[in-house]
Amino acid sequence: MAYDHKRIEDFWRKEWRTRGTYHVENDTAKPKYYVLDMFPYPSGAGLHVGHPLGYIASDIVARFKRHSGFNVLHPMGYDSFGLPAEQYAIQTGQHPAKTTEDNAARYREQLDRIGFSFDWSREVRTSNPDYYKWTQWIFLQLFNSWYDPKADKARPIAELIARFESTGCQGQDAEVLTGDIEEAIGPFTAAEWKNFSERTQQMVLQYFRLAYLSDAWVNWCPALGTVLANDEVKDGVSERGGHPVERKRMPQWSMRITAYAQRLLDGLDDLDWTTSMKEAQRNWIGRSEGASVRFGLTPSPSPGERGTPPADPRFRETADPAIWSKLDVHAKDMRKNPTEAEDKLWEQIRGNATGGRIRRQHIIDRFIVDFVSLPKQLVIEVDGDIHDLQQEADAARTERLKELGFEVIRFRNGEVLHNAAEVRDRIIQALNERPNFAQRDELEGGTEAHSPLSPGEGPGERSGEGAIEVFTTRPDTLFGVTFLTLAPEHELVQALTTDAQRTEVEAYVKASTNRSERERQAEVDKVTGVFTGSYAKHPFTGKDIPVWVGDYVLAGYGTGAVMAVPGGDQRDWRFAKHFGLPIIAVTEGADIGKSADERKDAVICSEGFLKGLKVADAIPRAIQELEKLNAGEGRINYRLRDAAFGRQRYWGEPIPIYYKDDIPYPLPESELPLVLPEVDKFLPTETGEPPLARAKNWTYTPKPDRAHAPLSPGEGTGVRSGDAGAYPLETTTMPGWAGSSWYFLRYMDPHNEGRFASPEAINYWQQIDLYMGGSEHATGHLLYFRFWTKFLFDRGLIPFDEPAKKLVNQGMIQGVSAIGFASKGMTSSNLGAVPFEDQSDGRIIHTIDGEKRELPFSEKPTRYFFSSDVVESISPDSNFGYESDRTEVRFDVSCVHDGVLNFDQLMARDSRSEFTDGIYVTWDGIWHKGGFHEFVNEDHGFDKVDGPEFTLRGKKDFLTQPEVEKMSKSKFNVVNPDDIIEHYGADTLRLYEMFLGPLEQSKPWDTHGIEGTSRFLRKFWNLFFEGDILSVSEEAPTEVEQKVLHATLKKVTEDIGKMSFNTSVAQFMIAANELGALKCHKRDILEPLTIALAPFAPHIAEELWSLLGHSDSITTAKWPQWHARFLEESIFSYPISFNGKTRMQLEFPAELSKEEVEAAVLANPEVQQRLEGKAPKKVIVVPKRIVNIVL
RNA sequence: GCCCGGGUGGUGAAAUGGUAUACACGAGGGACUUAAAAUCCCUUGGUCCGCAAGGGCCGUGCGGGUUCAAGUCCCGCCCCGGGCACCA
Repeated sequence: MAYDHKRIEDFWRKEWRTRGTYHVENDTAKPKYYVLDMFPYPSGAGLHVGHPLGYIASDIVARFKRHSGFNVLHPMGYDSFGLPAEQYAIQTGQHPAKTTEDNAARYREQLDRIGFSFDWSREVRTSNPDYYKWTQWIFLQLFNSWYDPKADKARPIAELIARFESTGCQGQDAEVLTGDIEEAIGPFTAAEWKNFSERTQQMVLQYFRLAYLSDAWVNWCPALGTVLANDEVKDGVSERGGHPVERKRMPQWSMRITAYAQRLLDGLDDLDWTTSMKEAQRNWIGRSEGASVRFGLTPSPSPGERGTPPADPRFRETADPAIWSKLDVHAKDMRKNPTEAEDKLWEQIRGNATGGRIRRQHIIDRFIVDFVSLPKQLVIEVDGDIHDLQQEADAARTERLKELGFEVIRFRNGEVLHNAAEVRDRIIQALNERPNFAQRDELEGGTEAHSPLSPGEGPGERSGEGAIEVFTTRPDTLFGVTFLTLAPEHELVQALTTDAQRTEVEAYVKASTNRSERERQAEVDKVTGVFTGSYAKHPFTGKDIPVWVGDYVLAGYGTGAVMAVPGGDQRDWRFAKHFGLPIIAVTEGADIGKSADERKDAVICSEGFLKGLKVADAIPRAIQELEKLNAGEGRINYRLRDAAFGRQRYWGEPIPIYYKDDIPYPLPESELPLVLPEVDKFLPTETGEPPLARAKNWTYTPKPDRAHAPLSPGEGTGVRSGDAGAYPLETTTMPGWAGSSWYFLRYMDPHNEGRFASPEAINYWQQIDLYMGGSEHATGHLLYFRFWTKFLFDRGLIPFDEPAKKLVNQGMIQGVSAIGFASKGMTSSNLGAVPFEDQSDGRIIHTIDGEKRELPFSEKPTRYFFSSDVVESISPDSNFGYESDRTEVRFDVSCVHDGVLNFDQLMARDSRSEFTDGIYVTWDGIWHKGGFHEFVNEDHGFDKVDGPEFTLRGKKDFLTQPEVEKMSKSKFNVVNPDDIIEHYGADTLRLYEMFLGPLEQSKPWDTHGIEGTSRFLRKFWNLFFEGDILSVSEEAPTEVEQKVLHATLKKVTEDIGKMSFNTSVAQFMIAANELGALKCHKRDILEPLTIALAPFAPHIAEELWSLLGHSDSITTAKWPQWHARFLEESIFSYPISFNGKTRMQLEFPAELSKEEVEAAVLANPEVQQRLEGKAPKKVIVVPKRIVNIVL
């Protein structure tokens, strides 16, 4: 009987499903094994042959473990929240839930066809409310936790509050990793804590929560209308779509992953992950050891710096809480659309121009004032014409403001427009006349007024008072410091700038903040900077050190300031060289005229206590001295930043937070899941708010009577009545990585309604034993995954703090694109759109005869593929003129065979319009106008050329060039597994994907090679048949047959352990070839071999198993053991080498000793002949391996 | 620049310091067949000598080294892929 893959695979797919063959129970006496694949985002393009590679490998392991007596959890699901479905929704209006549903169904169909042993009853989808209820729940746990640095773990926020209530916060608890409580509010006693308003208390707590709201610098992507996490940005553009990204400061939900930096680093040591994976994580975390050093400030040259007695945080609560949020929307709006006069004045008084900070459109009580200095309690109003009509109202307003202690000064529109500078001076004068009502006006670092609940997290906020604090990894080079450099965003820049330097500094700061990340990166080689005019004191020498501003210093790392050691740091050296600053040698033997000496094994040559010490010894010594002087201390810095958690998008988990008086409060657990509301459009609102702001009644009304009642059916909807006590809900949603940060736990107990997973299930399944997925998740998913796991561990919710013991990254299967070339200046995307007339450089075609001919365009040709530039460079000998500027056009690879395009197939498959009408030029320089098919097809092609006559010559085939690159729909190089399965069967596909090469390696897909594995399966099948008749004999196997079997079992068993599947498949082929040659049809050989093959090719194995007379599934069969006794050789054929070069083979009994072999070899006449009578210098015999004779 | 991988036939690739190129594709030749498909068999790293049987030399990116023996270990380069990157 012929091997009929279709019949067999269809049958067993159905059979497995009806029998529930792959259903997994939680409670068994068997040992567990957890094999997990990174779940896919179900994209509209479906699977290509690259996707299943890892799934096949993990499926083999899962099946192998099952045969080996383990209870194996091998689930699959969908990471179903994400941008593409939302983008599609924006374009078409189709709800992302529908798109996701359709795509997932298609994925399921494709996955099923490949024969995976997934237990689909455990499927999870991150966009399913039953699932994201628990994502939200975990968010609430994070919100309600803080990181205790002493216990080095997360604890409930309630414990922190209790601590504040009993002992306050005197600084020792304040070692939080982002935002420094000392800076924000200073130490407070228990009594003070109790006196704080709720708002202040909540603000303080934001500094500690693991999920927190703050004003933060974010990666804002205008094209996507959302913020992105650091790992979602590559080279200054968004990883998805490649849109530009800018730095922007805005209120933002973040995850305090930095609290876990050290543990994320330490945890790597015990994991069985590849070194490159671990290194990528280590790089990302970026720990560096060094010191923080404080350079004292000489008295401030600017009126901006004042004394800093403790702040009264309540001072900032200037708005009437009841209507704050409503007013804030207006205030924001007004800030965005200022009047001309307001704008003009703002230019004059913004920043530190008046010597203190002015806020605009700030809310005081029930009013939005134009400008205000809070410390001086001075309101500045600019009256437009409209004010004339409402003087009465203004009077009342002024009255009320005066009651609150504010002075109001008014200017007329005209005054400002006419002479803004004068108005500014009058404001400065008025300010100087006012006493300082609050000494500290900075509780947040933004330049706009906003919610008082925005703890600052800006550069430099950790700087000590009256000092510039820097971080350095080389405190040993302190004596080489010749200047300090501040990032342009550093908060002290304004204060330190002297009047003489002000214009220059402000221009510089403005210019560098306006530059996008991308521009900055592009101009990395440019040295720019400006002197502030101020000096700081060197902690050791007491010398004055000039303070500069330079954008080579990053605001976000360390303190946003560096001590520049041009003798020891190349960047500082370049800066010094450029601005003519002194360069002092810090190390012996340095040639500082040419470059800085960055050697870490050098000896310090600076005069003083470090002289003569090696770098390694000088570093601790310098730190010691700094500590003595209280001018610094040892410090560890991490590159890792807190992760932006809010997304201004629709298709994500709603963040379960509501706002009362602008304070974020967690929704009670009983309100979960907070279901995504319906919206009319999936776009931001006209005022720029996220799509959820479009939802009707997106508010929450607490129901005190039912606060503790269990969730009843129908509840938990986000749509709530808009009654008076309704509070607005958070409108940003969670990022894509939220749902994928804990999904492995849900598979353990996917239908649990009362908990994310039962403790029993978690205790049984524990960690992932084998995690399979792409290496591109090294710094994103895998870091967050580990972070959440550690957090859940800290809070006692799970008994382990790493999710995956072993991680294997499958390589990428690349596509082979078929490429043709179009003219310079055109891209494949605009190719179809450019009218020919507009392409001035496309008009002339140069033929290989060297003639130039003008193309006729009486018939308005619109498109072309090969134009003058390409053709011009073609000569008969040149390789088609590759080097010229060109634009690549990719043809659907399924229409290309051996590089030759089959146009009939192309016409049938590819509807791109440029194929129907255009101008085409071949490799040989022959051009043609008309439909692509007319051109390419020999049968009715070239004859149809009209216009000036051209000689036809050379190849008539339309040749393409192959190029190996990422397999993707947009490159037209996708190979669909469905087509392969249709033709060859799923088992062949599985075997072939494994046979391609080592799992972790990237390799191009080449469908040709599949014949080999297809042939193998037919050979294997035929071992069970003689002609058309099933023929399996019960005869006892011979020694040779046993040897083939056991060698195969040994190799395959060992190779699965090593994840070396390509060599396993090769071994199966060897076995089939040898048994075929032996005409072996014996059950004792074929049955164990079938079990061994089952993980790789489950359908055919199951079929043969049933043909062998078994009624239960082969998945229940015990893995066959190999026995060494069948592999023992009685005769070993020794390779005999002379001076390491093999020259002959000699057979000896395997049990012969070293000496016996040596004697026998030397006695051999052929050997004697080679020795030519001379005695060998040395004879090395490695029993059962080799003999080497040294002459 | 720093940190990880990797470089072996025409191609995908094998090889605990021990016969380099297993297995497969492709190519060439042959058998079966009216023919085709399918199947099976042989050859297939380069080069030189030989009518042939057979034999010599060279070969795992380049140059050194360790060793009886190196694709494998060590040192120094070159190239390719990936990660990080004015991170102080």
